Amino acid sequence: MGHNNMSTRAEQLASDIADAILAGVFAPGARLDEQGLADRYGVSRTPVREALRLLGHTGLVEIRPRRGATVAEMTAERVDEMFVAMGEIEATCARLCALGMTPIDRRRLEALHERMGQMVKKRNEPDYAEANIAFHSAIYAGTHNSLLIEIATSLRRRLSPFRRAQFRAPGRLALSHAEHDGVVKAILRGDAAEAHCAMLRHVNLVENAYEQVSATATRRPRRATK
Amino acid sequence: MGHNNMSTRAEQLASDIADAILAGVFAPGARLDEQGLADRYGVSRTPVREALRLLGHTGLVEIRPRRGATVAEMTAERVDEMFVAMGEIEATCARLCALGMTPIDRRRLEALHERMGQMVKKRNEPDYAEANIAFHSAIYAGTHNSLLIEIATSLRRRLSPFRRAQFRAPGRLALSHAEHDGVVKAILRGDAAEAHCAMLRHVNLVENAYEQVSATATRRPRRATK
DNA sequence: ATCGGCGATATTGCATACAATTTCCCGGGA
DNA sequence: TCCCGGGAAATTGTATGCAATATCGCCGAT
Repeated sequence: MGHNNMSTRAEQLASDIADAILAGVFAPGARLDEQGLADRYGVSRTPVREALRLLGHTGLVEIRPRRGATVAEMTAERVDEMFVAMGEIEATCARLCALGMTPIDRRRLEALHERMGQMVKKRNEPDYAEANIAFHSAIYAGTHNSLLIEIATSLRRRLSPFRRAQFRAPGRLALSHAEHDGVVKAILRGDAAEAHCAMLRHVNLVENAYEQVSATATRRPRRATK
Repeated sequence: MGHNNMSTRAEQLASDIADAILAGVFAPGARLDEQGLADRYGVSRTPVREALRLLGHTGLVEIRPRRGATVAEMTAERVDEMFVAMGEIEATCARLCALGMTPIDRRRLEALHERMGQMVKKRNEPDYAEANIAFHSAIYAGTHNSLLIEIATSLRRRLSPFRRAQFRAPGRLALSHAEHDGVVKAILRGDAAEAHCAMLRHVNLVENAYEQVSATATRRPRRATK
């Protein structure tokens, strides 16, 4: 998943263990005992401990003092909550973009949006998926608020396992771009309220299109957020 | 600062070191070497390391791999960013309260707000300050979103050192309550947009009333957010 | 005099050993 | 049968020792 430095063994381990969890090697709720992981990865307990703490902060594992670490159980309710929070954060970012994006920011966002339009015409799903990440990152960056950028980026990573197959359905590509269009237009014209609203609609639709990976309970429809 | 369990030495240390930093024992930018802290607090390097990682996640110290830990330098810009983020998060919480608070939640919020009105009449600043925390916590809880609750609570803790002397000025108590009134009324009537807006105004005023503790550069006025 | 390489020193990262706490199992009693 | 207490085993928390890397100062060259 390599966006990390991997400079220390603990970080490598954290990444490896995270991959293993997402790959289903360690089931949700499973106990992660330090010695076992140390043996498995051929290191001592010390870096394993650090890795587990790191993962504890990302929410992937739950750590209770003196009672060990377990793979965090992602209930449907919990995933719901994360999507709601993500939506609100992204909407907030869009709002701040409308209020404070520099002219350069705006031109870049517009150019990216334009390019994504071409991809839609060519039905180029892989490139669009990649550009989509860049698009949302640009919205985060447009806030010029490193804390919000950090929160949004981290949340996005945490939710990535639940975002499979977004653009596979036939009309999804064009629909996504149309929603983006509403967001971009509102931002460019400095309409904070509409930017917020448009982004919220966008991410809620994304959410409704997701399918859960873990075999937990089926989801019920959520209330509309106005 | 005791909201922690203090069950392990690392947690105690994290709390102690945090207090020391906030008390100015360790100046911003100062190096925090593990052995030195271990000697100082009479423990070994291991729990010190864990404590430093914990503090790294709260933002109080900066950790660079193989290059040690230093007390995070809180520039005026950084504090600004944190207040902006806090404002947006709280406004979002208020919005979600307006949309999804249960009748019980609403009654409790109203009752608390009412009690705070009494405190204003009696000029009871200490109780009001305490109730104010409960008020904002109630807004977080009203989202019924544990992730947002966690984010908001953690941010509030991080900002607490920069929130000294909020209610000392003569009119502040009544003013705060009046702003709360706008928020509460909007929430109770289910007006999401107005709840968002009112809360944003409220926290922005709080921000403008803060005085920075660390002796960094003087602040400039920030742009209006609408 | 300044800059750049090189070696000593200090500090972090990792491994191992020990202590403290929890967990689990088993036996006894109601 | 179920509940409860006690003790052994397992696991986490802490201390210490060793290895790897960064930092700092010295010396020589330009």
